[in-house]
Amino acid sequence: MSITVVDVAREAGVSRTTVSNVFNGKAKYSEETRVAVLEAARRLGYKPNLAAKSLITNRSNLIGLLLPSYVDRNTLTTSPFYNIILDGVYSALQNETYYDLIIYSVPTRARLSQVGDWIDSRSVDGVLAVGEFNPRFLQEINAKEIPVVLIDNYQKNFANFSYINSDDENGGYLAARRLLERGFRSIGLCAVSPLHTSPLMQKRCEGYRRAMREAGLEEKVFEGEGGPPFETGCQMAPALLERQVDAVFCLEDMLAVGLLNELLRRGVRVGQEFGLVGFDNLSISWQVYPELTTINQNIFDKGVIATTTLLNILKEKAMRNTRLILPVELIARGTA
Amino acid sequence: MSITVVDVAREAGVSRTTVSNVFNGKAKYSEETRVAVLEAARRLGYKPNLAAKSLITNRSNLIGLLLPSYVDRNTLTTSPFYNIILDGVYSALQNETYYDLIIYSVPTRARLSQVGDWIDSRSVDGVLAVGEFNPRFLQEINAKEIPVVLIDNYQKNFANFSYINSDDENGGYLAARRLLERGFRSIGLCAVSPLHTSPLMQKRCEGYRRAMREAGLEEKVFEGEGGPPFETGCQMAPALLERQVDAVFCLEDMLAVGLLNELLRRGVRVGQEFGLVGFDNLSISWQVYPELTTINQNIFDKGVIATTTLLNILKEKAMRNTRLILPVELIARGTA
DNA sequence: CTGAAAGCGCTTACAG
DNA sequence: CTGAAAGCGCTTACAG
Repeated sequence: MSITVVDVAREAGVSRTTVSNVFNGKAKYSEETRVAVLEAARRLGYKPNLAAKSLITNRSNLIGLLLPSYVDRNTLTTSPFYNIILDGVYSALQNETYYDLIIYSVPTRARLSQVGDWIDSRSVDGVLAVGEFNPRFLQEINAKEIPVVLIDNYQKNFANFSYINSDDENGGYLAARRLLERGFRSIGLCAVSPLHTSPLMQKRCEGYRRAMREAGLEEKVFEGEGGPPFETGCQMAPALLERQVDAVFCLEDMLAVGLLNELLRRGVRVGQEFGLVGFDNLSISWQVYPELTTINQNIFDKGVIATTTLLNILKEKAMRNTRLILPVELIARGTA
Repeated sequence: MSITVVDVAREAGVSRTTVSNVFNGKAKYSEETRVAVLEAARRLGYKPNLAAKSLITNRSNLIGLLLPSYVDRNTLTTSPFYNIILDGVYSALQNETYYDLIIYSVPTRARLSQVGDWIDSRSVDGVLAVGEFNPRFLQEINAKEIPVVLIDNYQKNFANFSYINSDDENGGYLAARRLLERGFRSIGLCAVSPLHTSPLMQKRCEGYRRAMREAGLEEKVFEGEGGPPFETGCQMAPALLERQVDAVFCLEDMLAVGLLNELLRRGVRVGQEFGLVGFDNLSISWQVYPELTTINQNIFDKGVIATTTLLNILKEKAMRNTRLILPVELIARGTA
């Protein structure tokens, strides 16, 4: 029914081996052979069957993307972060031949145990993962011997993993410095609880602490009820005002936007009498008014770099187990 | 090297046919056979090779997702809309066995011509697509004879396609009605140019027109420079104020948020002296302050419904070529 | 540079 | 309910 390598071989007057070689750029063949094969393939409308190819090569040209296991649903809706990563991933993939595609799975806790089987069943060539995961799970994935690139993961080192992070500590430092330079002295830090389970958030927190220590000022860490960051930010406003805090570094933009919303509602002149700095430079940070001062990390680039790193490892043009830390910068806007 | 159906058959003391039957719930076999096979498979750590299965069945258990061709990059970053759809798609897919996965491709104009080959090469079982596409392209996809579910597409009918839309016309009507009820009389409509190429935006526009006609008021349609909707919204503010418009229905939330930002910057008291209604009920619509009155469409549900529709067609539990129109509703908040 | 042969891991009639 | 056989479309040594 469908056109196979045999049909193309017959049409081009060569063997199927030659057709295969031409399509895979293997071995050597004359230029005329190459043209004849490609022409025959075009005439017949031949499209290589990737399942057959995969069966024999044991490679799928499929990259798996894993989003964090602590999110049970609506991963993409909750925060724009993952979407930007995803855009970066696709952007990098566009440069590849159309053979290279991505499979992407949102492993809820329940599905996490199936990821290993999924990798095996689909012969996934490599994995991209964002965030923190259960160490036992990572151990299991590492044992598959396929390359893995982890974004924003601060956990223990695994031989088959490569790591890409932002300079979160420095980001926290820059945020606090900005508030200090603007003359604020009672500077709080806002985080979504629990802070201690997120190494990434702790890094940002450490940067804040370093700046406060240098300035000889008291650290004031506020953890809001775990939940969607926007809502948490809204809820934290009263406690901050009560405690006479006059500036806040929020560990993520959505938290800052929630806080901003509630402060405005209460008539606080944010930017003048109250300083606010976020983290991430999400588009919402410059779409609200007043616009949010924040720490920029290039999320899109993170997705691009993670993907090209993985692709290069798969092509054996790069080593596994590297670590890359991307710079961050302060974006000064209206709120501080 | 890897564990195959033969190994399981040997371990369980049955034929490979039986193993295959058990794994696919085919034919009949005794309960003890079933248990023996499953036990043997578990002991050996057997995982079916999907490529081999695909080769013989000519099905991949892969669903393709197509995002609109008019976006050349950053599809997901530009608007949260697609992310929410994606979340809905995954949510629906979670209920399936782990065999069912999704491949998803962002076809830029250049890559659009390769989608057909991609479907063939990967033996994609069915396709989900969002938005408008080139008719020739749709014709080509329709010819593949695989089921396709289209979200937000108002084009010509194809036999293998099913359609899911929101009641956009009614949404436009409800938006304009709200502004009329709030006492506004000089009510404009804001769209990103070009409006005439988007049947969906035209529907929303028609609803607005109907309401204005009923009220005996003049229609004022403003098309802002094509570009990111937020920026377009910002740019449109001066022209609106100059033309004495005192209320606006924006065809999409991001456009309304941009306009809101610029109006606040200019000191306009939005919600009192100026009415504003958006469309989509994106999360940003309630995260800005004042919060945006808007038309809710259940984007998440759209993704869920599209996916279950496709899955049901694939399982032959539903017909192709149906049309579903989902209701919309007004969400009254601070801006109107 | 080319061709004949084997085999990847699975499912599907078919005969028992 | 079970087993032996054929075959899906491809790649990979191997011999020429």
